Amino acid sequence: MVTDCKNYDFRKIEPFWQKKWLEEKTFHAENEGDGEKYYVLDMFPYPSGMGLHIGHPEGYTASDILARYKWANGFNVLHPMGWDAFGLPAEQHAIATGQHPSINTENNIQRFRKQIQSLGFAIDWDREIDTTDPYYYCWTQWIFLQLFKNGLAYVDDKPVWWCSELRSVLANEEVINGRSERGDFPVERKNLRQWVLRITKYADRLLQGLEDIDWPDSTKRQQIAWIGRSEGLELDFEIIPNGPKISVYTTRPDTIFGATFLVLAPEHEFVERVTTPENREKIKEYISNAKRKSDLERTDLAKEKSGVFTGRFAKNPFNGEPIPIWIADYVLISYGTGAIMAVPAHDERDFEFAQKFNIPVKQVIVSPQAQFRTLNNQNYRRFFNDSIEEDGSSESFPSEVYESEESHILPQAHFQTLNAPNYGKFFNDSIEEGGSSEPFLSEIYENDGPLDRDSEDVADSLPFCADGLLINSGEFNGLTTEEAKKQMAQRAEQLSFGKRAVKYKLRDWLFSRQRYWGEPIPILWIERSQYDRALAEKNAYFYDQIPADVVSYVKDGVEWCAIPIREEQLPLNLPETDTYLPSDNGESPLARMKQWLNIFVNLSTGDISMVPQTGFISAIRETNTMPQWAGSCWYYLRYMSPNCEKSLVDPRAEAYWRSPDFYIGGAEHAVLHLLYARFWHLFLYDIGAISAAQEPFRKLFHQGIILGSDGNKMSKSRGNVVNPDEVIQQYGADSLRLYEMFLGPLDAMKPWSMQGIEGVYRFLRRIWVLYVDGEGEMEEFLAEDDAAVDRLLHETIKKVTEDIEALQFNTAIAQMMIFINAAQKTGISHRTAVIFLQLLAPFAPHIAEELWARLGEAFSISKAGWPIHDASKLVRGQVKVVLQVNGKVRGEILVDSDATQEMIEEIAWQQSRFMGFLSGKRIIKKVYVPGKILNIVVNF
RNA sequence: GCUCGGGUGGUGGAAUGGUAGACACGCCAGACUUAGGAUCUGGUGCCGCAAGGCAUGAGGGUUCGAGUCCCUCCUCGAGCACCA
Repeated sequence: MVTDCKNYDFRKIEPFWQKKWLEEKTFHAENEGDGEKYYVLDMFPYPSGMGLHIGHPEGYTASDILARYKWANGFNVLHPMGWDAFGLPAEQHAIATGQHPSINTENNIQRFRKQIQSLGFAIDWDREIDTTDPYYYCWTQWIFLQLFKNGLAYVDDKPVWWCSELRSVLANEEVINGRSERGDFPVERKNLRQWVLRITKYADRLLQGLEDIDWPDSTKRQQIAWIGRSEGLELDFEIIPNGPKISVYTTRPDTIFGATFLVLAPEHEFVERVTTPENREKIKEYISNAKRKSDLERTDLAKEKSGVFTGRFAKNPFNGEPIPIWIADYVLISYGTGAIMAVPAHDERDFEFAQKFNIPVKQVIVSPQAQFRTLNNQNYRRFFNDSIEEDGSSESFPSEVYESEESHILPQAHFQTLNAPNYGKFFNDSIEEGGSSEPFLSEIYENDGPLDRDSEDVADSLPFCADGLLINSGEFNGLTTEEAKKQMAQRAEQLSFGKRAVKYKLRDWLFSRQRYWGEPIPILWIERSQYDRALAEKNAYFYDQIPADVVSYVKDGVEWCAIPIREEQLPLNLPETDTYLPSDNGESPLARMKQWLNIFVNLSTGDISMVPQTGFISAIRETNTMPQWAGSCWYYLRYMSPNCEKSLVDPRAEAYWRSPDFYIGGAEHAVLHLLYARFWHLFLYDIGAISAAQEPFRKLFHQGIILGSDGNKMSKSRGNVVNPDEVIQQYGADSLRLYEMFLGPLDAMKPWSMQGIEGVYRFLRRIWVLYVDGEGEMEEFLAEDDAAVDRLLHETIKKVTEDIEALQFNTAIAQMMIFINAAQKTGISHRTAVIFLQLLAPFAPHIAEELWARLGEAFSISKAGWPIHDASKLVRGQVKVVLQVNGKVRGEILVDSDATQEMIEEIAWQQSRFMGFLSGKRIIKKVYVPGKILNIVVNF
């Protein structure tokens, strides 16, 4: 059954097949199967009121091509779609209209579903999920309870980012340069009680896990930077005389002999104690100034350092030297120990500070290249000979730094560019066994003057922050940075004035939001005395559901303790209300709903009552909700068994699908979603909720952004927004899909062009005309293909297959265009017509399915197998060999593909034009690249 | 400032160290047409009548041969930004 179109009427063809795929559940995946499984995942969309953006189909088409390609290859493919539907816009709509956000959300989902379906994706719609569906967020809440139970969710009263515009707190990751990621509103620091997830406990595993997953480098780098692991030393500096010890953290203990002052953050606990009476006033003022500055100002004013001297000194544990203690706000209380040893010679910030306050700068590290940098041709050889021992070894250049694998170029070029890790290699490579140095021609070794290694010429410019060799560092002199770090750590630990330490930039994840439209946190608060009593009597229903350390906070002199809602009571539904606006004091709208808020709980059963009852005590509900990231942290698991009622994922389904084989989505989620989801996945793995894989996304890809035709980001205000519905109406879904893939490399930023889409539309129409005549009847196909077309077909099979595997869809489409251009001229056989459609189907499934059916083939082309190229058909009888003289093209000849170099030369000598370039010249060399190039090198 | 990733015709973009510009858009010419913003055919990097020369951000280097490898600089984009 096909449509009745005579021409390429995509408006009929596309809905026809979309309906059929839906009705027949063509792309339904079973949780078992004969074929190998393949799980293709798109980052699910937030169903905004704006409808589908033209950028959405880019990633979705890419994943759809893969899905259909894998179906054709006999895989059991899971390609699902769902909705990340909690979020701010729906809530703001609710605030504005007074209408429950679920209504608006549902409308948006309907629209998105319809739009996505109109693109003909091979999606299993039976597995559609919605994060705002209580049957879904039930399990989001369940995961939270497990985090709570395992001590990974706790409340904290530390300063958090507060955005008064959004009336909500934000996670560190959601704050960019002192403004909210969403909406770009200003944020400020505020002390609020908040739920926090202990993601820092997973810092090391989140780092290690990156090593063997196939992700874009930039995304890996971003996560590595965000986790910010550093190894260093915590060192004790004793306050003189006999004061307490200030612990500082440093990653550069090798520079400690250059420490000329010590800095405490203004919030450091020792500030009071170290300040001498005459400095007290000054310090007080400085601290209150620092406090007034927002974090934004503190970082914004980074150019100009500020600080005050405390009047006191501390003793350098390595050399006993007294160094002044300063207070300065360029040191952050939130990292390390909140105190640093400052080494101005080897740290830019310390240098800047020292310059401003006239503190001595003492160089203790020299760069080996400092000497190279200034050596001229006459001197460098001398320098070498002076440095190299008789046995060829080189004292100043320890072999440890001989690491990289570069080959050498010109000696001089090397000097300009060698960095510390490479210079040793250069030496070792250059020096012969006898101590001589071949690459350094003796002609340039002329100057007999003494080599002045101490002259100012060779000095490093300060601050010098790279690795190097130690000077002015007592017994550590001459060591490399690397070796010195080791030895100094050992020394510090032996004499117990320091210890090795690992620090992270990653902070715990601020997990609560003061919003209505989010998952309620399934926690109750009861008074400490009740909590303790229930535990002592061992009848608490939550006995084995709470962390080892009580989670509590104190308000108005009462300590409240967190207990979980019984798992069987999940989902904890959002209570109905008609006021969605958060209060401006940092409380969620839920806090206003007194009836819902104040309840009674039976501590032995976990039962909840709205009214007082015997055996029930009063409790308060947690009123914060979860951030939008919560639902997207585990949705890929829910797709595996979307209706499972017993657990978040059916263990059998999870064991079968394991984790997505391919994940595609925007690069804007590089740290947020992708870090949070990895954290939850590791946790779920640890508690045995899942078992198949420790990393959720083994292969990740970011599609690029599609810009407006003016090269700018699409935006309403610029008026360069392209509406996918209109494009589909005008050119069809196949054209849209094809065009977005043809635009350029998948990961590149590309400007949209309405003229460009005409090209792929013509391509599809030419295909139609090749198959169908003006009456809607199939064309008469050739009995046999032209040999060249046959070869081209096999080249096309090969190219399209390889390009799909490599995600190079633009060149795959170009190859299909080449094929059609040729086929149009000669005509094709029925067999070839069938094969070409199979190649086309993942890209333009509607027209392919239609023509497939018209050829009399069985539904559906997407399951009809994938053609394999015949290598023997690719062999050409004759090949073109390009003739070059000194690398310039001077002709070409057609020869048998098995021709030898001699035979080719013989033919070449007969080419008059070519010979013209050779006459009167002496042939120095002949370079023959088999079947491609004959290059004759001549002299004049 | 630091770290990455780019820079190729009028445009989007192709090119395992081996004929730079595939494919497409646009443009030019022609055909069919009452008509063409439909379709088809041919042409199209720049200079030059041609022979030929010049061309992948600029400059240098390695190589028989460089868009591709190395160095310096310019420039655009992304990320990070007092994390000691």
